[in-house]
Amino acid sequence: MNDLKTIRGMPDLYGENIEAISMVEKICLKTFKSFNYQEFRTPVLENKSLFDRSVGESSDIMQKEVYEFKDRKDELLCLRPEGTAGLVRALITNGLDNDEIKKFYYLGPMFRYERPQKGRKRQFFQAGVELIGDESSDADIEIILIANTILKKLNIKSKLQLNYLGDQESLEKYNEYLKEYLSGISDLPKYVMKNPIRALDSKDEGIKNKMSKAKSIKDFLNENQIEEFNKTKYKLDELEIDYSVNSRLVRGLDYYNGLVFEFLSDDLGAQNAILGGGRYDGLIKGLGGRDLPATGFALGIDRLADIIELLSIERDLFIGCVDKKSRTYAQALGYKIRKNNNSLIVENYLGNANVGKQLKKADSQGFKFAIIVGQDELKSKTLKLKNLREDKPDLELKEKDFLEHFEC
RNA sequence: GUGGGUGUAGCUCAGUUGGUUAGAGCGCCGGUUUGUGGCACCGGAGGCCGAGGGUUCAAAUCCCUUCAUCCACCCCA
Repeated sequence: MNDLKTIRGMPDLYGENIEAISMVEKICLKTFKSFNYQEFRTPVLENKSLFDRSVGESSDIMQKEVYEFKDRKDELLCLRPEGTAGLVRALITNGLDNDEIKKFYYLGPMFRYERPQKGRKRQFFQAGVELIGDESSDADIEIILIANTILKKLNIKSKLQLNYLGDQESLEKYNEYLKEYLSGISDLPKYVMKNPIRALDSKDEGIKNKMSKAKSIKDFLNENQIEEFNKTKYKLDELEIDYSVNSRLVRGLDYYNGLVFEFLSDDLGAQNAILGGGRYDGLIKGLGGRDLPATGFALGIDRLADIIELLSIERDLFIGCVDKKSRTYAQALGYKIRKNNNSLIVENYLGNANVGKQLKKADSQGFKFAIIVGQDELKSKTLKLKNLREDKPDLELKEKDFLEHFEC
Protein backbone atom coordinates (compact mmCIF):
# COMPACT_ATOMS: atom_id res chain seq x y z
CA MET A 1 0.00 0.00 0.00
CA ASN A 2 2.70 2.39 1.09
CA ASP A 3 4.82 1.67 -1.95
CA LEU A 4 2.15 3.11 -4.23
CA LYS A 5 2.40 6.53 -2.67
CA THR A 6 4.37 9.36 -4.16
CA ILE A 7 7.09 10.96 -2.08
CA ARG A 8 5.96 13.99 -0.15
CA GLY A 9 6.12 17.16 -2.19
CA MET A 10 6.69 15.24 -5.43
CA PRO A 11 3.29 14.71 -7.00
CA ASP A 12 2.57 12.91 -10.25
CA LEU A 13 1.77 15.48 -12.88
CA TYR A 14 -0.92 14.88 -15.48
CA GLY A 15 -3.86 16.57 -17.11
CA GLU A 16 -4.07 20.32 -16.75
CA ASN A 17 -1.14 20.42 -14.34
CA ILE A 18 1.33 19.13 -16.86
CA GLU A 19 -0.34 21.06 -19.68
CA ALA A 20 0.40 24.28 -17.85
CA ILE A 21 3.97 23.26 -17.06
CA SER A 22 4.62 22.25 -20.66
CA MET A 23 3.19 25.52 -21.85
CA VAL A 24 5.55 27.51 -19.61
CA GLU A 25 8.50 25.38 -20.70
CA LYS A 26 7.64 25.91 -24.33
CA ILE A 27 7.55 29.69 -23.96
CA CYS A 28 10.80 29.66 -22.01
CA LEU A 29 12.60 27.60 -24.62
CA LYS A 30 11.33 29.76 -27.45
CA THR A 31 12.42 32.92 -25.70
CA PHE A 32 15.85 31.60 -24.72
CA LYS A 33 16.47 30.54 -28.29
CA SER A 34 15.27 33.84 -29.68
CA PHE A 35 18.01 35.52 -27.63
CA ASN A 36 20.44 32.92 -29.01
CA TYR A 37 21.14 31.19 -25.71
CA GLN A 38 22.51 27.65 -25.82
CA GLU A 39 21.18 24.78 -23.82
CA PHE A 40 23.25 23.37 -20.98
CA ARG A 41 22.20 20.26 -19.16
CA THR A 42 24.03 19.20 -16.04
CA PRO A 43 23.37 16.21 -13.76
CA VAL A 44 20.74 16.23 -11.08
CA LEU A 45 23.30 14.78 -8.66
CA GLU A 46 26.43 16.69 -7.65
CA ASN A 47 28.92 16.58 -4.82
CA LYS A 48 27.37 18.29 -1.87
CA SER A 49 30.52 20.34 -1.32
CA LEU A 50 29.90 22.16 -4.59
CA PHE A 51 26.82 23.80 -3.15
CA ASP A 52 28.44 24.46 0.20
CA ARG A 53 31.05 26.49 -1.63
CA SER A 54 28.63 28.37 -3.89
CA VAL A 55 25.18 28.64 -2.40
CA GLY A 56 26.81 29.02 0.99
CA GLU A 57 27.14 26.70 3.94
CA SER A 58 25.30 29.10 6.20
CA SER A 59 22.31 29.54 3.91
CA ASP A 60 18.99 27.98 4.81
CA ILE A 61 19.10 25.96 1.65
CA MET A 62 22.30 24.19 2.65
CA GLN A 63 21.50 24.10 6.35
CA LYS A 64 18.22 22.26 6.17
CA GLU A 65 16.84 21.93 2.68
CA VAL A 66 19.26 19.68 0.85
CA TYR A 67 18.54 16.07 -0.07
CA GLU A 68 21.91 14.60 0.76
CA PHE A 69 23.08 11.03 0.94
CA LYS A 70 26.12 8.85 0.56
CA ASP A 71 26.43 6.66 -2.49
CA ARG A 72 27.78 3.11 -2.46
CA LYS A 73 31.32 4.41 -2.35
CA ASP A 74 30.61 6.72 0.54
CA GLU A 75 30.77 9.90 -1.53
CA LEU A 76 28.62 12.65 -0.08
CA LEU A 77 26.23 13.66 -2.85
CA CYS A 78 23.11 15.75 -3.07
CA LEU A 79 20.20 16.43 -5.36
CA ARG A 80 20.77 19.88 -6.76
CA PRO A 81 18.79 22.59 -4.98
CA GLU A 82 19.35 25.14 -7.75
CA GLY A 83 20.88 25.38 -11.21
CA THR A 84 23.63 27.97 -11.24
CA ALA A 85 26.26 26.14 -9.19
CA GLY A 86 26.11 23.06 -11.38
CA LEU A 87 26.40 25.07 -14.54
CA VAL A 88 29.36 27.08 -13.26
CA ARG A 89 31.01 23.86 -12.16
CA ALA A 90 30.48 22.48 -15.64
CA LEU A 91 32.11 25.55 -17.22
CA ILE A 92 35.22 24.93 -15.18
CA THR A 93 35.15 21.15 -15.55
CA ASN A 94 34.97 21.46 -19.33
CA GLY A 95 37.41 24.32 -19.70
CA LEU A 96 34.77 26.74 -20.91
CA ASP A 97 35.81 29.51 -18.54
CA ASN A 98 37.61 31.53 -21.19
CA ASP A 99 37.16 35.13 -22.29
CA GLU A 100 34.46 34.57 -24.87
CA ILE A 101 31.09 35.82 -23.71
CA LYS A 102 28.79 32.85 -23.25
CA LYS A 103 25.06 32.61 -23.00
CA PHE A 104 23.45 29.47 -21.65
CA TYR A 105 20.05 28.36 -20.55
CA TYR A 106 18.96 25.35 -18.56
CA LEU A 107 15.72 23.75 -17.51
CA GLY A 108 14.99 20.90 -15.19
CA PRO A 109 13.99 19.59 -11.77
CA MET A 110 15.47 20.97 -8.56
CA PHE A 111 15.05 19.55 -5.06
CA ARG A 112 14.62 21.16 -1.68
CA TYR A 113 13.52 19.45 1.50
CA GLU A 114 10.96 22.04 2.58
CA ARG A 115 7.49 21.83 3.96
CA PRO A 116 5.27 21.73 0.88
CA GLN A 117 2.57 24.30 0.25
CA LYS A 118 1.16 26.14 -2.70
CA GLY A 119 3.97 27.13 -5.04
CA ARG A 120 6.46 25.13 -3.04
CA LYS A 121 7.19 21.50 -3.82
CA ARG A 122 10.11 19.32 -2.89
CA GLN A 123 10.73 18.53 -6.50
CA PHE A 124 10.09 21.59 -8.61
CA PHE A 125 11.13 22.81 -12.02
CA GLN A 126 13.29 25.77 -12.81
CA ALA A 127 14.40 27.35 -16.02
CA GLY A 128 17.16 29.90 -16.06
CA VAL A 129 19.86 31.67 -18.02
CA GLU A 130 23.48 32.47 -17.27
CA LEU A 131 25.36 35.18 -19.13
CA ILE A 132 29.05 34.63 -18.56
CA GLY A 133 31.93 37.04 -19.23
CA ASP A 134 30.30 40.46 -19.47
CA GLU A 135 30.54 42.79 -16.51
CA SER A 136 28.50 45.63 -17.96
CA SER A 137 24.99 46.61 -17.06
CA ASP A 138 24.08 45.67 -20.63
CA ALA A 139 24.40 42.05 -19.59
CA ASP A 140 22.07 42.60 -16.64
CA ILE A 141 19.65 44.39 -18.91
CA GLU A 142 19.74 41.55 -21.41
CA ILE A 143 18.67 38.94 -18.90
CA ILE A 144 15.98 41.20 -17.51
CA LEU A 145 14.70 41.56 -21.05
CA ILE A 146 14.58 37.80 -21.38
CA ALA A 147 12.68 37.52 -18.12
CA ASN A 148 10.31 40.27 -19.13
CA THR A 149 9.66 38.69 -22.52
CA ILE A 150 8.73 35.36 -20.98
CA LEU A 151 6.38 36.90 -18.45
CA LYS A 152 4.76 39.06 -21.10
CA LYS A 153 4.23 36.10 -23.42
CA LEU A 154 2.63 34.17 -20.60
CA ASN A 155 0.46 37.16 -19.76
CA ILE A 156 1.61 37.21 -16.17
CA LYS A 157 1.25 40.30 -14.06
CA SER A 158 4.26 40.90 -11.87
CA LYS A 159 6.37 43.59 -10.30
CA LEU A 160 10.08 43.93 -10.77
CA GLN A 161 12.18 44.86 -7.76
CA LEU A 162 15.84 45.80 -7.92
CA ASN A 163 18.68 46.30 -5.54
CA TYR A 164 22.39 46.84 -5.91
CA LEU A 165 24.72 45.04 -3.55
CA GLY A 166 28.04 46.43 -4.75
CA ASP A 167 31.12 44.27 -5.13
CA GLN A 168 32.86 41.87 -2.74
CA GLU A 169 34.69 44.74 -1.10
CA SER A 170 31.70 46.94 -0.42
CA LEU A 171 29.62 43.95 0.56
CA GLU A 172 32.24 42.94 3.08
CA LYS A 173 32.35 46.43 4.54
CA TYR A 174 28.62 46.53 4.82
CA ASN A 175 28.54 43.12 6.42
CA GLU A 176 31.12 44.23 8.97
CA TYR A 177 29.14 47.33 9.74
CA LEU A 178 25.96 45.30 10.20
CA LYS A 179 27.68 42.77 12.39
CA GLU A 180 28.80 45.50 14.68
CA TYR A 181 25.52 47.36 14.47
CA LEU A 182 23.48 44.29 15.33
CA SER A 183 25.82 42.99 18.00
CA GLY A 184 23.58 44.52 20.67
CA ILE A 185 20.82 42.06 19.95
CA SER A 186 20.98 38.88 21.94
CA ASP A 187 20.31 35.49 20.35
CA LEU A 188 20.88 36.60 16.79
CA PRO A 189 19.96 33.81 14.39
CA LYS A 190 22.95 31.93 12.98
CA TYR A 191 22.28 32.93 9.44
CA VAL A 192 22.53 36.57 10.43
CA MET A 193 25.75 36.02 12.37
CA LYS A 194 27.37 34.34 9.39
CA ASN A 195 25.95 36.60 6.73
CA PRO A 196 24.66 39.79 8.37
CA ILE A 197 23.22 41.11 5.14
CA ARG A 198 20.44 38.57 5.58
CA ALA A 199 19.14 40.79 8.35
CA LEU A 200 17.90 43.15 5.64
CA ASP A 201 14.88 41.08 4.74
CA SER A 202 14.42 39.45 8.12
CA LYS A 203 10.89 39.37 9.45
CA ASP A 204 11.99 38.95 13.03
CA GLU A 205 10.49 41.92 14.88
CA GLY A 206 13.57 42.66 16.92
CA ILE A 207 15.86 42.64 13.93
CA LYS A 208 13.34 44.52 11.85
CA ASN A 209 13.12 47.35 14.36
CA LYS A 210 16.83 47.64 14.69
CA MET A 211 17.31 47.48 10.93
CA SER A 212 14.88 50.29 10.29
CA LYS A 213 17.48 52.69 11.57
CA ALA A 214 20.53 50.99 10.10
CA LYS A 215 22.54 52.51 7.29
CA SER A 216 21.50 51.42 3.85
CA ILE A 217 23.74 49.46 1.56
CA LYS A 218 23.72 52.51 -0.69
CA ASP A 219 25.93 54.31 1.79
CA PHE A 220 28.69 51.79 1.16
CA LEU A 221 28.75 51.95 -2.61
CA ASN A 222 31.50 53.86 -4.36
CA GLU A 223 30.86 56.30 -7.18
CA ASN A 224 31.38 53.73 -9.89
CA GLN A 225 28.87 51.37 -8.38
CA ILE A 226 26.29 54.07 -7.90
CA GLU A 227 26.78 55.03 -11.49
CA GLU A 228 26.42 51.42 -12.65
CA PHE A 229 23.14 51.11 -10.81
CA ASN A 230 21.93 54.41 -12.23
CA LYS A 231 22.83 53.25 -15.72
CA THR A 232 20.81 50.12 -15.24
CA LYS A 233 17.81 52.06 -14.01
CA TYR A 234 18.14 54.55 -16.83
CA LYS A 235 18.22 51.79 -19.41
CA LEU A 236 15.14 50.18 -17.92
CA ASP A 237 13.36 53.53 -18.09
CA GLU A 238 14.32 53.83 -21.74
CA LEU A 239 12.95 50.35 -22.40
CA GLU A 240 9.79 51.24 -20.51
CA ILE A 241 10.15 48.41 -18.06
CA ASP A 242 8.58 49.25 -14.72
CA TYR A 243 10.53 48.53 -11.56
CA SER A 244 10.94 49.68 -8.03
CA VAL A 245 14.08 49.78 -5.95
CA ASN A 246 13.91 47.73 -2.79
CA SER A 247 17.00 48.42 -0.72
CA ARG A 248 16.11 45.48 1.53
CA LEU A 249 16.15 42.97 -1.30
CA VAL A 250 18.84 40.37 -0.73
CA ARG A 251 18.93 36.91 -2.13
CA GLY A 252 19.11 33.68 -0.22
CA LEU A 253 22.13 32.41 -2.05
CA ASP A 254 25.45 33.77 -0.89
CA TYR A 255 27.10 34.18 -4.27
CA TYR A 256 25.22 37.28 -5.39
CA ASN A 257 26.71 40.76 -5.75
CA GLY A 258 26.01 43.83 -7.88
CA LEU A 259 22.54 43.98 -9.33
CA VAL A 260 19.96 41.64 -7.86
CA PHE A 261 16.31 41.49 -8.84
CA GLU A 262 13.08 39.62 -8.32
CA PHE A 263 9.81 39.50 -10.18
CA LEU A 264 6.94 39.20 -7.71
CA SER A 265 3.36 38.10 -8.27
CA ASP A 266 0.32 38.74 -6.11
CA ASP A 267 -1.40 35.54 -7.14
CA LEU A 268 0.65 32.98 -5.27
CA GLY A 269 0.16 33.70 -1.60
CA ALA A 270 3.32 33.59 0.43
CA GLN A 271 5.43 32.20 -2.40
CA ASN A 272 5.36 35.44 -4.31
CA ALA A 273 8.74 35.25 -6.06
CA ILE A 274 8.29 33.87 -9.53
CA LEU A 275 11.66 34.78 -10.93
CA GLY A 276 14.86 35.92 -9.30
CA GLY A 277 18.44 36.54 -10.17
CA GLY A 278 21.37 38.83 -10.27
CA ARG A 279 25.08 39.12 -10.67
CA TYR A 280 27.57 36.60 -9.30
CA ASP A 281 30.93 37.95 -10.38
CA GLY A 282 33.01 36.08 -7.82
CA LEU A 283 31.50 32.64 -8.12
CA ILE A 284 33.45 31.20 -11.03
CA LYS A 285 36.77 32.16 -9.49
CA GLY A 286 35.55 31.09 -6.08
CA LEU A 287 34.90 27.59 -7.38
CA GLY A 288 38.34 27.38 -8.93
CA GLY A 289 37.84 28.81 -12.40
CA ARG A 290 39.02 32.02 -13.99
CA ASP A 291 37.91 35.37 -12.69
CA LEU A 292 34.88 35.97 -14.89
CA PRO A 293 31.90 38.20 -14.31
CA ALA A 294 28.49 36.63 -14.71
CA THR A 295 24.83 37.32 -14.33
CA GLY A 296 21.69 35.22 -14.57
CA PHE A 297 18.28 34.36 -13.27
CA ALA A 298 16.08 31.39 -12.50
CA LEU A 299 12.32 31.16 -12.71
CA GLY A 300 9.92 28.76 -11.05
CA ILE A 301 8.19 26.85 -13.80
CA ASP A 302 5.59 25.35 -11.45
CA ARG A 303 4.87 28.76 -9.96
CA LEU A 304 4.28 30.30 -13.34
CA ALA A 305 2.20 27.28 -14.35
CA ASP A 306 0.05 27.87 -11.29
CA ILE A 307 -0.95 31.34 -12.35
CA ILE A 308 -1.24 31.26 -16.13
CA GLU A 309 -4.57 31.00 -17.84
CA LEU A 310 -4.55 27.75 -19.71
CA LEU A 311 -5.73 28.07 -23.29
CA SER A 312 -8.04 25.34 -24.46
CA ILE A 313 -6.29 22.97 -26.79
CA GLU A 314 -7.19 23.12 -30.47
CA ARG A 315 -7.19 19.74 -32.10
CA ASP A 316 -7.53 19.32 -35.81
CA LEU A 317 -9.09 16.12 -37.04
CA PHE A 318 -11.08 13.32 -35.46
CA ILE A 319 -11.27 10.15 -37.53
CA GLY A 320 -14.08 7.92 -36.37
CA CYS A 321 -15.10 4.54 -37.71
CA VAL A 322 -17.98 2.10 -37.49
CA ASP A 323 -16.41 -1.34 -37.73
CA LYS A 324 -13.09 -3.16 -37.79
CA LYS A 325 -12.56 -2.96 -41.54
CA SER A 326 -13.13 0.74 -41.68
CA ARG A 327 -10.95 1.21 -38.63
CA THR A 328 -8.00 -0.28 -40.47
CA TYR A 329 -8.56 2.11 -43.34
CA ALA A 330 -9.05 5.03 -40.93
CA GLN A 331 -5.76 4.26 -39.25
CA ALA A 332 -3.91 4.22 -42.57
CA LEU A 333 -5.55 7.48 -43.56
CA GLY A 334 -4.56 9.13 -40.29
CA TYR A 335 -1.01 7.93 -40.78
CA LYS A 336 -0.85 9.52 -44.25
CA ILE A 337 -2.10 12.84 -42.98
CA ARG A 338 0.29 13.06 -40.07
CA LYS A 339 3.21 11.94 -42.19
CA ASN A 340 2.64 14.82 -44.59
CA ASN A 341 1.69 17.47 -42.11
CA ASN A 342 3.11 16.83 -38.69
CA SER A 343 1.70 20.00 -37.19
CA LEU A 344 -1.78 18.51 -37.17
CA ILE A 345 -3.31 16.84 -34.15
CA VAL A 346 -5.19 13.84 -35.49
CA GLU A 347 -7.10 11.31 -33.39
CA ASN A 348 -7.86 7.83 -34.63
CA TYR A 349 -10.82 6.72 -32.57
CA LEU A 350 -10.44 3.15 -31.39
CA GLY A 351 -13.57 2.50 -29.35
CA ASN A 352 -16.92 1.03 -30.29
CA ALA A 353 -19.20 3.97 -29.65
CA ASN A 354 -21.94 4.68 -32.17
CA VAL A 355 -21.50 7.46 -34.65
CA GLY A 356 -23.47 9.99 -32.66
CA LYS A 357 -21.35 9.41 -29.59
CA GLN A 358 -18.17 9.64 -31.60
CA LEU A 359 -19.10 13.02 -33.00
CA LYS A 360 -20.13 14.20 -29.58
CA LYS A 361 -16.76 13.21 -28.24
CA ALA A 362 -14.97 14.90 -31.15
CA ASP A 363 -16.90 18.06 -30.48
CA SER A 364 -16.40 18.14 -26.73
CA GLN A 365 -12.67 17.49 -27.08
CA GLY A 366 -12.22 20.55 -29.26
CA PHE A 367 -11.66 19.02 -32.68
CA LYS A 368 -12.11 21.35 -35.63
CA PHE A 369 -12.98 18.64 -38.13
CA ALA A 370 -14.33 15.11 -38.02
CA ILE A 371 -14.92 12.30 -40.44
CA ILE A 372 -16.49 8.94 -39.87
CA VAL A 373 -15.25 6.04 -41.96
CA GLY A 374 -17.60 3.15 -42.69
CA GLN A 375 -18.66 0.78 -45.45
CA ASP A 376 -20.21 3.60 -47.52
CA GLU A 377 -16.97 5.53 -47.54
CA LEU A 378 -14.93 2.47 -48.39
CA LYS A 379 -17.21 1.73 -51.34
CA SER A 380 -17.57 5.22 -52.73
CA LYS A 381 -14.03 6.25 -51.86
CA THR A 382 -15.30 9.58 -50.64
CA LEU A 383 -15.11 11.10 -47.22
CA LYS A 384 -17.59 13.41 -45.57
CA LEU A 385 -15.69 16.15 -43.80
CA LYS A 386 -17.66 17.78 -41.04
CA ASN A 387 -16.71 21.20 -39.78
CA LEU A 388 -17.41 21.15 -36.05
CA ARG A 389 -16.55 24.75 -35.37
CA GLU A 390 -18.39 26.58 -38.12
CA ASP A 391 -21.88 26.04 -39.41
CA LYS A 392 -20.99 24.93 -42.92
CA PRO A 393 -22.31 22.02 -44.97
CA ASP A 394 -20.26 18.81 -45.01
CA LEU A 395 -17.68 18.52 -47.73
CA GLU A 396 -17.68 15.34 -49.80
CA LEU A 397 -14.12 14.72 -50.84
CA LYS A 398 -12.16 12.01 -52.62
CA GLU A 399 -9.20 10.85 -50.56
CA LYS A 400 -6.78 12.86 -52.70
CA ASP A 401 -8.76 16.06 -52.27
CA PHE A 402 -9.17 15.27 -48.61
CA LEU A 403 -5.42 15.07 -48.15
CA GLU A 404 -5.00 18.30 -50.07
CA HIS A 405 -7.50 19.97 -47.80
CA PHE A 406 -5.13 19.25 -44.91
CA GLU A 407 -2.18 20.51 -46.91
CA CYS A 408 -0.70 17.09 -47.40
C1' G B 1 11.30 22.64 11.90
C1' U B 2 6.50 25.42 14.53
C1' G B 3 1.09 26.52 14.60
C1' G B 4 -3.81 25.76 12.33
C1' G B 5 -7.48 23.66 8.49
C1' U B 6 -8.79 19.45 5.34
C1' G B 7 -8.65 13.98 3.62
C1' U B 8 -15.54 10.20 1.14
C1' A B 9 -15.95 7.79 -6.86
C1' G B 10 -11.16 9.93 -12.09
C1' C B 11 -12.58 15.52 -10.57
C1' U B 12 -15.63 19.04 -7.29
C1' C B 13 -18.11 17.99 -3.03
C1' A B 14 -22.90 16.27 0.29
C1' G B 15 -23.41 12.65 4.21
C1' U B 16 -28.16 14.67 10.38
C1' U B 17 -27.47 13.26 17.62
C1' G B 18 -22.76 6.92 15.74
C1' G B 19 -27.70 2.79 13.07
C1' U B 20 -28.13 -1.73 8.89
C1' U B 21 -27.39 -1.49 1.13
C1' A B 22 -22.41 5.54 1.49
C1' G B 23 -24.83 9.78 -2.23
C1' A B 24 -25.01 14.13 -6.03
C1' G B 25 -22.94 16.95 -10.10
C1' C B 26 -19.21 16.63 -13.84
C1' G B 27 -16.36 12.90 -16.43
C1' C B 28 -16.23 7.68 -18.30
C1' C B 29 -18.91 3.29 -20.71
C1' G B 30 -23.58 1.78 -22.97
C1' G B 31 -28.71 2.71 -24.84
C1' U B 32 -32.94 5.89 -26.89
C1' U B 33 -30.57 6.69 -32.69
C1' U B 34 -27.79 -1.39 -36.09
C1' G B 35 -24.31 5.64 -39.83
C1' U B 36 -23.94 11.68 -38.16
C1' G B 37 -22.20 16.55 -33.15
C1' G B 38 -23.49 20.71 -29.72
C1' C B 39 -29.51 19.30 -26.43
C1' A B 40 -32.41 15.82 -23.73
C1' C B 41 -33.76 11.23 -21.46
C1' C B 42 -32.59 6.10 -19.62
C1' G B 43 -29.09 2.58 -17.80
C1' G B 44 -24.07 0.94 -16.13
C1' A B 45 -19.08 0.67 -14.21
C1' G B 46 -16.21 2.84 -10.61
C1' G B 47 -15.29 3.46 -3.07
C1' C B 48 -11.07 -1.09 2.18
C1' C B 49 -14.87 6.83 3.45
C1' G B 50 -6.14 8.44 3.24
C1' A B 51 -3.62 4.36 6.35
C1' G B 52 -3.10 1.76 11.21
C1' G B 53 -5.01 1.03 15.99
C1' G B 54 -8.87 1.89 19.83
C1' U B 55 -14.06 2.78 22.08
C1' U B 56 -19.00 0.44 20.90
C1' C B 57 -23.97 -4.46 19.88
C1' A B 58 -22.83 -0.99 15.76
C1' A B 59 -17.87 3.94 13.23
C1' A B 60 -17.26 7.75 7.05
C1' U B 61 -19.14 9.84 11.87
C1' C B 62 -16.05 9.53 18.55
C1' C B 63 -10.59 8.90 20.47
C1' C B 64 -5.24 8.03 19.50
C1' U B 65 -1.23 7.40 15.99
C1' U B 66 0.56 8.08 11.18
C1' C B 67 0.67 9.77 6.11
C1' A B 68 -0.75 13.29 2.53
C1' U B 69 -2.54 18.05 1.27
C1' C B 70 -3.77 23.27 2.11
C1' C B 71 -2.84 28.04 4.97
C1' A B 72 0.51 30.88 7.98
C1' C B 73 5.60 31.16 10.05
C1' C B 74 10.24 30.23 7.78
C1' C B 75 12.59 30.09 3.12
C1' C B 76 12.83 30.91 -1.90
C1' A B 77 11.99 30.19 -7.86
